[in-house]
Amino acid sequence: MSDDREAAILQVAEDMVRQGGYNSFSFRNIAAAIGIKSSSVHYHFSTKEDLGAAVAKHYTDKFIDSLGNSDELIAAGKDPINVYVKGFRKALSEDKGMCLCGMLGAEVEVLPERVVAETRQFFTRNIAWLEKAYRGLGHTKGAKEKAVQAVSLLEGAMLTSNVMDEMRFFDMAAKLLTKPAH
Amino acid sequence: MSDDREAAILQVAEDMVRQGGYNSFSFRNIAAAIGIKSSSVHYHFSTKEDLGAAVAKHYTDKFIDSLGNSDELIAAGKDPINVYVKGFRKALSEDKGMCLCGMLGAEVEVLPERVVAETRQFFTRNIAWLEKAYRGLGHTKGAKEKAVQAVSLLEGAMLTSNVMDEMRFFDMAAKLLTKPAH
DNA sequence: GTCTATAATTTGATAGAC
DNA sequence: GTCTATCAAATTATAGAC
Repeated sequence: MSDDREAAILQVAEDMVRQGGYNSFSFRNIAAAIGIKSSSVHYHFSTKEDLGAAVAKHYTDKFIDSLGNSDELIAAGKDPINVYVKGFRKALSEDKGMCLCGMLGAEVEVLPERVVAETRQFFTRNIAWLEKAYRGLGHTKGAKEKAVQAVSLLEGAMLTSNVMDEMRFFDMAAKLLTKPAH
Repeated sequence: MSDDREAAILQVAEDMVRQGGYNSFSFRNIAAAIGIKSSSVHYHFSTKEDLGAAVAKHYTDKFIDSLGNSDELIAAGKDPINVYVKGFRKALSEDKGMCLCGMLGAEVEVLPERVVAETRQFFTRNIAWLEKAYRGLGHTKGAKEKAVQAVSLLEGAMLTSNVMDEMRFFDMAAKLLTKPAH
């Protein structure tokens, strides 16, 4: 039952962080949500830093995996940038709340060391995925710059949409990526 | 000494929220930072919700004021969009930390009612300023959409730059606004 | 693996003296 | 306006029984 428990803990913690940030989840609240006691949560993740870092890593792995391989996407006739935008949109609409690492990224100055490291990994790996995708599309020139623009725009689009509580703000913002000004 | 004190409290609270969010400032920490006791802070702002809302409103007023009038900027031969980008860049470089309302915006789901309302006002007023600026520049067509794109991109650029702890990420992202793809 | 019990700290807020 | 003193609640974390 250990693996299931840890998965449940990670899931509940993710939801809580995405709604209110690192200080918004507690061992007691997580325990209550899955029907155990806080000391049992400590058995699986000994400190809050451990749990926070695990949540961030799990979220990043899951998100990057869901994108797939950009070369294969291109070979299949799909635009990887559209796939990437849909990945963010799905995170905003299906699950509720911010991007987990967008949330943690804002709070970076008060987070424990290893949580910061994992949060940074999300951005590093996303930029790498996008850079490869842009190169695959023939944008050999400013691929890194385009990648930083894309992840920044979509994180900001989630933020604006989260504040205003209307998905259409996300869609309005995302158009800058799919239909650039001319 | 009342007005000075309230200004000092607002300033310290702003710094703390911008580093770690709403749960990252406390009456005791603010009091200690300016050399008084927490009960004295309660004298000026009776509840945390009061103080949080006041901080958000003060920040928004200050930021919008600093932009000036977009029509006058255009008349003076200045590009209001560049002025807007510089406003965000200054907030990131001079003061350290995130945009206050970008931070609060991420946490909106766990914030008290009136803090949410003030945070939303920041976005509403920023989008209105940008929309007017784009119209003034002759973009009568999708001015609202362009406004949402601009504020989203720059909030996201601050976020990415904050996580990676390097200003150049902000500059890379901001180029999407000033030098759009073609 | 999960529990009870508890320690040590921090939190928002209030009462009342000066 | 600021202070001391205090409260009730919540927090991370640990010890030890089962």
